[in-house]
Amino acid sequence: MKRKKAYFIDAGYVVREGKTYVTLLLKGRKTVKLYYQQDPYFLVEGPVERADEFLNIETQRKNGELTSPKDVKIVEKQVGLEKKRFIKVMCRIPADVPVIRQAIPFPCYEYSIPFARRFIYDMQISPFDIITYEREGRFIRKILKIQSKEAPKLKILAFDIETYNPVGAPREHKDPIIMISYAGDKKGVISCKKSKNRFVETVKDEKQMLERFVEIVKQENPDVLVGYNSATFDLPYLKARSDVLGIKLDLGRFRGHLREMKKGLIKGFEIKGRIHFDIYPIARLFGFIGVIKVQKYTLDAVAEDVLGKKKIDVKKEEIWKLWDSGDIDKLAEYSLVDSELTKALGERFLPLEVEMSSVAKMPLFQTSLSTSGQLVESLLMFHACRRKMIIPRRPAGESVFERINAPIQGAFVKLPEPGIYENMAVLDFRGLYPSIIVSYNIDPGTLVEDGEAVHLSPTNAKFSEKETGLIPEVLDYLVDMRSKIKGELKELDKESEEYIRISARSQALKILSNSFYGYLGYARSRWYSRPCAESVTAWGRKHINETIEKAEKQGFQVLYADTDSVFLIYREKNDVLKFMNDINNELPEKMELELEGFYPRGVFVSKKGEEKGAKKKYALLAEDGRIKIRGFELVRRDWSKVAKQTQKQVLEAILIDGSKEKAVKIIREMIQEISSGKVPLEMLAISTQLNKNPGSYEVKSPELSAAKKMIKAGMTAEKGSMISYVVGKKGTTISEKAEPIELAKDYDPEYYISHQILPAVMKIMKELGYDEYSMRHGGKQQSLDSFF
DNA sequence: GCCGTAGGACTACCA
DNA sequence: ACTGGTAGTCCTACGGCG
Repeated sequence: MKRKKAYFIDAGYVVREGKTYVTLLLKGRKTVKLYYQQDPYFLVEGPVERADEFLNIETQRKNGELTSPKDVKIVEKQVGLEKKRFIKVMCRIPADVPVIRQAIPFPCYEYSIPFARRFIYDMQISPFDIITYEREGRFIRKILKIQSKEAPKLKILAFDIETYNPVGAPREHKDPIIMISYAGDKKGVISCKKSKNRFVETVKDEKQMLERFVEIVKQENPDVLVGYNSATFDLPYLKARSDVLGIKLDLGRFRGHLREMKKGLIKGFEIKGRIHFDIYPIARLFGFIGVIKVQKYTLDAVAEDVLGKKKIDVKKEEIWKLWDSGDIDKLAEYSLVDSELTKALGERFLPLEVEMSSVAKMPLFQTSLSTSGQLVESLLMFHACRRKMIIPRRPAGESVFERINAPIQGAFVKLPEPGIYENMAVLDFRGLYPSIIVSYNIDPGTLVEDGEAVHLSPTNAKFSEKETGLIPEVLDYLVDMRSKIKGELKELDKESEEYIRISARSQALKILSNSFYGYLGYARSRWYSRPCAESVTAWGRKHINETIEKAEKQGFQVLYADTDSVFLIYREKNDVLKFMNDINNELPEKMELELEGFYPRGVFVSKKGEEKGAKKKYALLAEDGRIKIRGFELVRRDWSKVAKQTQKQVLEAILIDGSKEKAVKIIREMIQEISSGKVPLEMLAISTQLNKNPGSYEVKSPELSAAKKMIKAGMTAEKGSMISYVVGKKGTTISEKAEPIELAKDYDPEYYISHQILPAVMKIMKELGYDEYSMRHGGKQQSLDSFF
């Protein structure tokens, strides 16, 4: 028997002659697919001594065939703090698990774990580990050794298709694909029209174009096929056209097949033997967790934000015109740039996804379609398996509903006193919630009714100290690993591959660690625990409030606090450092208060129409001259550029120049400019996302009305669309006046002055003693002592 | 029927 | 389809007034 070594890339399974085999995609000198026989199973909490009787159970598969358990075993598993014996029911094929389980009148566990992932958890392998195995033909007889090493270099090929559709959206059965571009080691465009561009390869017809594309994929033989929105557009379209033209779209390795699938709410398109990597859902997740910040999730917007590069400007409606004109040079270039941008985004996001996959123990393709909650869940399942703990079941529908309807109390936010301040220090708790979970051993399994040596939470929940809980243990490991890695990072050249990989790992660890608290309080979580989640936030509130009290006792003025941060006014920087030290000496070992920064100047504003300060809204001038802005309209995408730009300039005038006169001048000039009617419409557009389909709204709104106008004009506006509209002159209500930017002809100056510019700047100018009238009409400053 | 406003729907932000 | 806390806009329903 041959002994071999290779990177473990992906797992799937096949059923052959009634037996189940895990398929392993392995990357060594060559990339191979090998088989490993393993039976699916689930666990039963029932009469262990009569386990053999389970073998007599006979039940029907979906197709009517009869089946029964293949074998039963007795296994010991931990439940909470005790050990219990379970019956392990071995099945013949994965599809038997749900049917046999339903025939068993006892509580069952671990019956809804995808088989390939079950293999990863049982073998304790991470994606991209190196395994040593004994091979006999196409079969793995034994897996001998598992080593974690850096992930292998994965080869990428990006692609993009263009379709011919003179009306509306392309129709698969009718509208042909006119171009396919790709970018890997080689790049190019395949088309059936001629172009002067060297990179365009001309073929006879659409059928040849598809065949040529398949050929190129085979030649390049990428590990990862990258597209943008390719799971819901390019690949299904390619598949449909192939069917129409009667050819096989053989994009996979080893006669791999294609399959549309769904993971949660996210659609995927599986290419067996390769990893299909759709940038779109990944960009959505990264937007959600704050890795990137974009206005909308188009290739153009994401590429600009992430790479600082834009697409070639060709509108979707123009594609068929360019094609018909016969001169396809520009179109080919456009298509190629799309593939190149997609490739660059793939290269940018792949390292992070690879690390997330390896940390969370979830194959890369599935990782790319996962939410952070699913990744945390996978990681916990892996370690529960290692610790021989029973994996909790997913909650039933009713309990999900109950959980959603009983939210837990969250963080504390201190009300700021509006004003302009100098010499501020911001301190924050590093990884507050993770450090609380670790310090107090918060876990559903360590929760006890009473007993000695317990951590008593402010909500009176008790957590045993006897054994480290699953969640605190895993979290501590992640946090520890991250701090080690951060040390290594300092030694490395920022341009090196090593640095990119390790910083991706650090980021993956951070994302995962920060998701644990949310996961504890997530209604669909397997490890949901109300007392645990409540205790985390309660301890958080306790720590931040105690910090505020102690700061005040030491004579600091505490301006503001939110969740894990405090804003102080100081006289000497040393006082702050000393205070921080004092606090840290009293904190549990894993918790730490850090200096976020010193800020020479900062501004807090009041809530609209009230004297009270506004929370989550402030601007700080850092020592290096940069301005840190939170919550203001200028960081929101649903305000017009004019308003945001004016507000930004006003804040800069006040914080950097310390000149309110300059601020006044900026505002007056902008009001003038708007009144003149000369402001370009794109400066006035307000962008809002539709989170529902246009038909399902209860109330009218400007964005909805604009969306309806778009639909009427033949454009698409649906759930998820970003609607950009300008408030025009025609109509009475704002909704009536709202025109989609694509159709807008004019704008209403009065609206922009009193609904955009003034609300955005008045909350700041009010702190300087100006009122709205004086801003509009050039009156004098009102009372109040001058600040500067 | 008009006016002003409280409250709800909705979005996007902070941590 | 990870959590809760928060500001703010626009619309709508409602009550007071005449």
